[in-house]
Amino acid sequence: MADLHSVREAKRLVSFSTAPPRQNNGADGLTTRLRRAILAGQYTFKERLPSERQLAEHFNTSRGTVRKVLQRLTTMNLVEQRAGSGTYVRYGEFADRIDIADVTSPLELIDVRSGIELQIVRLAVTNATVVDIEHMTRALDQLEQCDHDPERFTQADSEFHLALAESTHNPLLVWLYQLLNEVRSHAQWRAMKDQILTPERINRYNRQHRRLLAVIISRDADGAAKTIQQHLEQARRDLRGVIG
Amino acid sequence: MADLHSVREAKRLVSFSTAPPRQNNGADGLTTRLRRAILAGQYTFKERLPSERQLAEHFNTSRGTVRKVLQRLTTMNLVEQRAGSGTYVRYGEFADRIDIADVTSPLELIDVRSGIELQIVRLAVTNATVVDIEHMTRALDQLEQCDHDPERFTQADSEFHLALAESTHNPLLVWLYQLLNEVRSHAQWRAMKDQILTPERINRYNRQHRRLLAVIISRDADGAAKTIQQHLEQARRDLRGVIG
DNA sequence: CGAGATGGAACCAGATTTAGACCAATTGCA
DNA sequence: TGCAATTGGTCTAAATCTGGTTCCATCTCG
Repeated sequence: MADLHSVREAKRLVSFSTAPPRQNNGADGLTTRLRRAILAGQYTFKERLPSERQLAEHFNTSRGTVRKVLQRLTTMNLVEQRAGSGTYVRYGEFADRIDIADVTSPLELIDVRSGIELQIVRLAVTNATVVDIEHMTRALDQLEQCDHDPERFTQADSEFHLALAESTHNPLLVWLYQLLNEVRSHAQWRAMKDQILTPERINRYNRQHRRLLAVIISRDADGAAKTIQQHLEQARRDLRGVIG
Repeated sequence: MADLHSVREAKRLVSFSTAPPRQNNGADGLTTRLRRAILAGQYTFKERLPSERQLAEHFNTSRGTVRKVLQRLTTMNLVEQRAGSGTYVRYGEFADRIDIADVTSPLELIDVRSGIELQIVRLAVTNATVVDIEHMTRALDQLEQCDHDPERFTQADSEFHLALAESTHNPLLVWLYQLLNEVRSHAQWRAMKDQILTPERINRYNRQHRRLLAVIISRDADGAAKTIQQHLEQARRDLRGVIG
């Protein structure tokens, strides 16, 4: 608490001292501004933004600079340029994490998880440290203690899988997995959860989890891959059974 | 991690500020002020701060003093100066949770791509329609026409892989791939691109692309998986060659 | 007084921006 | 259909801006 206080204090001191000027022009600044505008949805999907010459005049800069900025946005896949036609926003089809959940079916999610999690266990086998394994073990212990409550099981399950992802020591992979988790926990799926997670299925999942941890500890790459594939295949079957 | 750092830093700053009154105009005082501003996140990671002449005018001091201050900040690794370009903030890479690109190494990205793209080609083999294949073929044709310009190659390459992702008809997978693309095209990597993408390597990549498309057309799942793995393994080797 | 810090100016080399011109593709209108 | 305007694509030369460096006068303080 004292630390929090200090931080706030320090920030207050800074804001009191004469604020150094901030720079917003130039290609860098303009890139940031346009990027933010697009990401914020100020220009919607497939909308044509003003011509390069108009943008140049509006931002009080030259067309060359605008072109440089648009090229960067193009390589970021945020924007698409068509000669003789214009510059079109390419981002925002699934602008929001929430939106993507709406257009994604549970089966499609499993398809994606298959790819990600297979890679996760592969890397976990080679990269997991003793501390990581302790971490996973603890999560798994907790997971096995809630074999009757779907809500808690879901929570503990994502906890375990997150520990698994973290054991790869690849921040990007962890980040992606968290994104997927957000999609997974979207409202659309809540209802389905109770149908799928019968005590019997929870027990089977837990057996698979325990086996997965074992093969990771024994550094058995092929076994780990096989186990996670079986696990997801099981989930896929269960899902199909519920959907019909 | 950023928080720990900031807290400790802030504590130190605060305890300093309660020390005997110090001057705010000299190089020492200015160093402290700018340092605080950067540590407090008033300038974000990789942001360009005002030119030495502007800073001098704003702080009502001389350029020489500003230069001395910036040199200190440089040796503190808070700031980086590029002749002819500007002074850029080097601190705070962990401050922005969104910019995962800043904490991800190219090799880690390849690890993640391996998982995603392997799944992409698997699904592409089973789900790609004739229209999708036409789409990919067109992208590949364009890709092979820019075997000398790294900038254009990168652009066309992500175009091809995007067409590949879209052929899975899995919106979540496409969305994830676009996220990865954004990371890939982040500023940090632009410099590396020119080193890696020699004409020879571009040609080799294109041969692999062509082969990948062929096995997808022939619906050869195992061949497709093998091809994309080789492709990414090649990229990994090339990257290692440049880094190490 | 003297040493060190500061201010101010000039110049350099390289990076970036600017301001054009012209081309090719696309679009809209007559 | 065909013309004309508009758009992005490309290129170039000049201007501007940036940090890197040097020199010297001035100021501060022991």
